[in-house]
Amino acid sequence: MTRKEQKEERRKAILMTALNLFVEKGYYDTKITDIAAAVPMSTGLMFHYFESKEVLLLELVKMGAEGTQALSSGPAAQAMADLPADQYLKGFLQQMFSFANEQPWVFNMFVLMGQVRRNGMPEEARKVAMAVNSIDFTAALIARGQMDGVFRAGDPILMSRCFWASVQGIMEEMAMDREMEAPDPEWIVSILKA
Amino acid sequence: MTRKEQKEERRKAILMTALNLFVEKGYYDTKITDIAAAVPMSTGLMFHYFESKEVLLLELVKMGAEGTQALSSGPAAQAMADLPADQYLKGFLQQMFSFANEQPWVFNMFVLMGQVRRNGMPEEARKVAMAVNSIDFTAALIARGQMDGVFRAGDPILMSRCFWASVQGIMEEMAMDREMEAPDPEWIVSILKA
DNA sequence: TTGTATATTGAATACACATTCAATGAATGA
DNA sequence: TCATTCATTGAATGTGTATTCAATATACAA
Repeated sequence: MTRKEQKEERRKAILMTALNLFVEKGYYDTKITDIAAAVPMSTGLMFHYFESKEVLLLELVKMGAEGTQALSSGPAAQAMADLPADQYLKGFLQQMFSFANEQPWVFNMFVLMGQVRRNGMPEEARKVAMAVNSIDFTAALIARGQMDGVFRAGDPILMSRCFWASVQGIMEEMAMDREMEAPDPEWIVSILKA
Repeated sequence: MTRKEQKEERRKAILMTALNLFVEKGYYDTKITDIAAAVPMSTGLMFHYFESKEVLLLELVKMGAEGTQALSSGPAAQAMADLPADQYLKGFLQQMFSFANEQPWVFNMFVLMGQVRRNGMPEEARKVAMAVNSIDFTAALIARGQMDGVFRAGDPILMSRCFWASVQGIMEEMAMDREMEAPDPEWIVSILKA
C-alpha cells in the first residue's frame, strides 16, 4: 500500500470517527482531542490530515451531499424509473432503509445533514448542505402520480417537501434509537396517496 | 407594575430573544453578547436575570416541555377526546398548525426541542427534552383506531413514533421557511390510515 | 429626605480549546 | 549507508467568549 493510500485510509477513519462523535455529542461539544483520542491519534496529528475542525465538517457534508445525489440518481434509482410513481417511491425508501441498515453511518449522515441545515453551523458547510435538493425531482414524480390518479391532489412542491420532511424526521428517529424497526415504506408514501 | 412583575417581563423578553437566536444561529453560535445586544441590554445584566447561558437554555426547554404537555392534554385536546381516532389526530394537527401560525415562537420551540434532543447540548437540557413523551398517549389512540378499523395494522408504538417523527420533520421544515404553507393534516394522518 | 435594595454598565478575568510548533521517529529511495 | 521526506507527538500559544466585579444610577420604603 502506497503512502498516499495509507493517508487516504487514515483520513477516512478520521472522518467516520468524527461523524460518529458529531452526531452523538454534537459538533461543538466534540473537541478535536475527543476525535483524536477516538481514532486514536495525537491531537497535533489531526492537523496533518485536516487543516481545521471546520474543514473536517465540510468534507463530511460534501460526502453527504454526494451520497444524496447518488441515492436519487444512481443505478438503483434508474432501474425503477418507469414504475408507477408510488411504486417508485416505495422501492426507493425500501432501498434506503436496507442500505442504511447495512451501513449505519448513513443514519448518522442524515442526522448530520439535518443539523447542518437547521442549526447554526459553519457557513460553508451550511451552504453545501442546503444545495442538496431532492424536492424538485420528487415533485415532478408526484405530479406524474397525480396524472395517473395514484396520488392525491395538492401542490406537488408542498407535497414533496412534506414527504422529505417526514423521511428526514423518521431517519433521525431511527438514528437516535438503532433498535427501532424501519417503518413500512407504504406508511410514508401514504402521505401522498389518493 | 411591581418590581417582581417587571423582572418577570424582562426574563420573558430575554427568553424569547434567546429562542429566536438559538434557532436562527444555533445555541453555540449565539453569544451571550448577541442576546444582550438583541434584547437590548448590557452583557453583565444578563447574569442578573439568568445565572448562565446553560440555565437560560434549560428554562426554554422546560417551557417547551410544558407546552407539549399542555398541547396534548389541555382543554382543546379534551374537547375532542371522544371523536374517532383519526378525526382526533386531524383536529389536533389542525389546532397545532393554526396555533403556531399565530404564535410563531411555537415553531422555534419545536426546532429547539428537536435540536436539544438530538444534538449534543448541555446534559441537563437534554434530559428534560427527552422526558417529554407524546408517543405512548398517541400509541393508545392508534390502538383504539385499529380496533375501530380506521387505522392500518402495525405496532402502535412504532406507528406513533413515525407519526411524531413526521410531524417533527414537517414543523422543522416550516420553521425554516415561514412562507411554507401548512400541509393538510389529512396527509399526515394518512400514515396511519387503513 | 435618607437609606437600602435593585438595576445597570462595561471593562477585567479566567478558562477552555483550536491551532501551532519544535523535536523525534519511521519509512523510502539513491 | 545516508539523506530526505513524511508521520507523529505533546506541550506551548493565542483567541474567543462566558462570567465576574467594582462602580454608578435608579427606584422604593420609612
